[in-house]
Amino acid sequence: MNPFVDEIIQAVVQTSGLDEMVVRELLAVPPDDKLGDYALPCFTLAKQLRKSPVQVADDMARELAPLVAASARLASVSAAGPYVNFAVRRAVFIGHVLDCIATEGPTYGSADQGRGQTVTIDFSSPNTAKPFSIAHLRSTGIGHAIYRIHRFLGWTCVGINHLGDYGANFGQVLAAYSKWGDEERVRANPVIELVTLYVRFNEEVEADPSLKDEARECLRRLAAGDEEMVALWRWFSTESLREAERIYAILGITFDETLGESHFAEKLDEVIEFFSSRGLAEESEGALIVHVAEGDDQMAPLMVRTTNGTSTYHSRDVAALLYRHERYAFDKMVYVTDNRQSLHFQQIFRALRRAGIDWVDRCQHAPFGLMSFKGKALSTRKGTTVILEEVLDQAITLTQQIIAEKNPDLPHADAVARQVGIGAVVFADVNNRRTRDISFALEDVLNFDGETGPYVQYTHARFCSILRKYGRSVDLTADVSCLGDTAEMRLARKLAEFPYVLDLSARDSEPSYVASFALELATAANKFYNEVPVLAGDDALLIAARVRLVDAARRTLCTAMDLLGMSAPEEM
RNA sequence: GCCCCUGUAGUUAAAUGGAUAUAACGGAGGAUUCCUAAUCCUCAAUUCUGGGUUCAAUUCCCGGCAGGGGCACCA
Repeated sequence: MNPFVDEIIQAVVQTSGLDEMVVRELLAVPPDDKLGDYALPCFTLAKQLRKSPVQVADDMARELAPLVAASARLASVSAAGPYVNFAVRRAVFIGHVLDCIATEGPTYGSADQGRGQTVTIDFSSPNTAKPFSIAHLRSTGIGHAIYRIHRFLGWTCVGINHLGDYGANFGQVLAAYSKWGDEERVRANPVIELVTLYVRFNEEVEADPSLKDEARECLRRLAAGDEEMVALWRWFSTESLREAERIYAILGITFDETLGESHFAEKLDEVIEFFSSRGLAEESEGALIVHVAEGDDQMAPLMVRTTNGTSTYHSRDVAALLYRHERYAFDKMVYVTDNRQSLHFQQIFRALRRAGIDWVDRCQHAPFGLMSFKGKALSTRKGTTVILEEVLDQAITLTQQIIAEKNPDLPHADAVARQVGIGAVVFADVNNRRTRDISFALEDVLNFDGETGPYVQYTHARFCSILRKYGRSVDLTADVSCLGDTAEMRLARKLAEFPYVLDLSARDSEPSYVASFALELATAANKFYNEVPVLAGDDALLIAARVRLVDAARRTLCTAMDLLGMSAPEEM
């Protein structure tokens, strides 16, 4: 795939007689680019040859020297302690990278990992009757990025919004509304009023545990098709979804399927039949369960049906999974939910495996850490929450102020402020590795210096600015053999990493790899910007060559941001 | 009690088992007759602990400690 790596491997194989795969495995990148572009550690080889690694490296460098000297791609080989370091011919390397980008255009980096395959991604999935908080951004932002990255790699993607519109806490909202609700007020301000009722319910239930029974009763009536409850349910669901869709519109997110848990509550009988017919369901303490413990572990069983005869989170998710497989015949299914649900998914996957479903191995839980605020967990129930839309508004307002100060003549300032403000919030989220718990700090999200979304966007805008000043169209065939400065090489090397980063990011369902890459690329680009005056001087050939590099970097930054769900303004 | 995740500069984070552990924020100082200073440059500071595997461990394994989460009628 990388002809420079291939050539080094061939040369090493020829001189050492080592296996090609072994060499490929061993080949690494030196920690400092002054040492070279690729490195071969000689420790394993030293053991085989019963010589010191330093000696082996020295010998090998000498033996490789003639091959390297005759090479069109390699510039030098040298031993440095126990390592053999290779340097490539910079101009040739840069030319190769730029040619790839010129040939592939906007699809640069995409390869064909997902060709002919379908992935279903369950993400966002907010709970009805709760405001869209900053914590919901985790599943929404990560899931959306996973979706876009897969689609870019050729997968057919099905984005599923599995609404939490059913279950016990919904019963609580119904009960609270029945007791204290005011139709006028809910109509005027649905989600705020409903969450207020929900919080009140949870306060009062401390003193009066019988409220729990009322909530259960409301849920039972809903399940039984009671007209009043169904009407309320429909009303609350509609209002909540409308709220969520406002957020999705701001973030530019769409789903291919939006179905609530309620939809799958109706399939309880099918799920019972599914497990019963395979002899896996059994009565226990009045409920219907499936044992999933394996070996010595004591994993709790999966509950299919409660004592009251209602469906459970488990049974609804099993129904949803069976339905999705039947409908989409997915090759991969990714659940983007927080890691509190790890056990839940383990139980489901085990139960299905016990039921003889082999495709369950294609399902994965991509968990993410919890978000806390000022050291405390965000809890809708306790009324401690940070509304996402308010954070987005603040970020946009701040951006407007910064633009007014730094670039008052900017055209379309308001539109850019939106792109940058939203980009800052989205990037701050998606830049964290999934599994880490996050302490949400507004001041950090609203700081646009350093490793942030606006930093990446700013870099892109500066490069666009160079191209505007250049005033001509970029000559994608321009000769770049005059390039080779350290700053130019660093930038090109970063660009060359992009396909590899994307491949790994999709495999691990880890968008933060792309975010880190975008930051590294932006850093390399900014150093280049500061060190190399692209348009200065009157060497037209040199300028045309550097413009190609600028254009390639700009495009790749743009693609990376797009995959993360951010806009890439051309001016800011 | 059992299970899952996480312990790295003051803070937030990086490091396919490889060379001197890398950045950013915050702090201090500096760079703009030159393509956008939301940038760049300089300075200080870090692997929780005890073992093990290995030529080599932040990384893998075992024990401990610390934090977060979960463990059938919440989702």
